[in-house]
Amino acid sequence: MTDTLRKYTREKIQQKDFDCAKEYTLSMFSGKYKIVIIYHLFHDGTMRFNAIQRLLDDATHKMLAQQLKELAADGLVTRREEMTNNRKAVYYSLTPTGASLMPIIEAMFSWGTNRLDALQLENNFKLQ
Amino acid sequence: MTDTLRKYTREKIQQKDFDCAKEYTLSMFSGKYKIVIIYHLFHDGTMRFNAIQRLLDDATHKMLAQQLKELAADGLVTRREEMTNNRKAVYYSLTPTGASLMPIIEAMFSWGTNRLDALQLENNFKLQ
DNA sequence: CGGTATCCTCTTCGATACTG
DNA sequence: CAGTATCGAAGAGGATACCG
Repeated sequence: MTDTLRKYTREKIQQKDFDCAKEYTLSMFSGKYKIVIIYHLFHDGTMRFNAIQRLLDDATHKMLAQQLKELAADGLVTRREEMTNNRKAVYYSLTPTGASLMPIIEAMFSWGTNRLDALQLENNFKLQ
Repeated sequence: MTDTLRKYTREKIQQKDFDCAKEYTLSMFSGKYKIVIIYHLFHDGTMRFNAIQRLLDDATHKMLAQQLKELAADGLVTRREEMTNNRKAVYYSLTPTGASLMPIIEAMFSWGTNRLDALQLENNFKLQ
C-alpha cells in the first residue's frame, strides 16, 4: 500500500482535507529504500545516483530512480544536474525538510534496536 | 511493500541479522490502518473488534482482522476472548510495547502537521 | 460476533532494453 | 551516467460466503 498511501494523502490534501498528518508523514518515508536513502544523505552528504545505488546493492536501477523522483517531488531531496565534458552527473542532497525527518528515523532506529534486544533476551530465557 | 517489508525483516532477524532496526520499526506500523489502530487503542483503551471497525469506517472486515492478527503477533496488541451466553466478544488492547511506539507516532503527527502548514503558506504566497 | 477461505482485480516491482 | 518504457510475475486488498 506504500504508494497507494502516498496517492491517498496527496489527494486528501488537495481536497483541503488535512486530517491525515501522521499518514502523510508515513507516506514520506515508507517507499522502498527511502529511509536508507535519507539516512545516508544525512550522514554522508551529497551523493551521485550511482554512489547511492552502490550503497543499496540490492536496489534496482528503476526502483531507485523512482524513489528519488518521489523524494524530490515531496521536497525532501534536491536534484542537481551537471555536465562535464559530455558526461552527465546528477547529485542528490537532503533538503532541510528532509533532514527534519531524521529525529523520527533515529527514534525508529533506537526503538527497533531496543525491541530486538528485548526479543533476544526472551528467546534466551526460553532456550534455557 | 508493506507486508513484504514485514516478512523481509522477520526473515533477516531469524537469520540473526539484526542490521535492520529502522526497517523493523517501520514494519511494525506500516500496515493498513495500523497507526490509527494503535492511536485509538492508546487514547480510548480496550476495544472490541466491532468498535474498532466502526472507528475505521472504510476498513473491510478482512483487512482489519488481518492487521489485528499481525499486531498481536508482533506483541503490540493483546487479544482477549470472552464468552457471554453463547456470544463471543473479543477485546483488543495495547501492550506496553505497543504503547512505547506512541512517541514516534506523535512525532509523525506533529511533523506532518507542521509540514502541511508550511506547504499551505507556500501556496498562499504563490496565489498572491 | 469475530475469523478465515476463495476469487478476482489492481498495483508493485524486477528484468530487460532503449534513449540522451 | 541517469532516466524511462515495456512486460511479466508476485503481492495487496476488496467482495462475498461460510464456520465457530
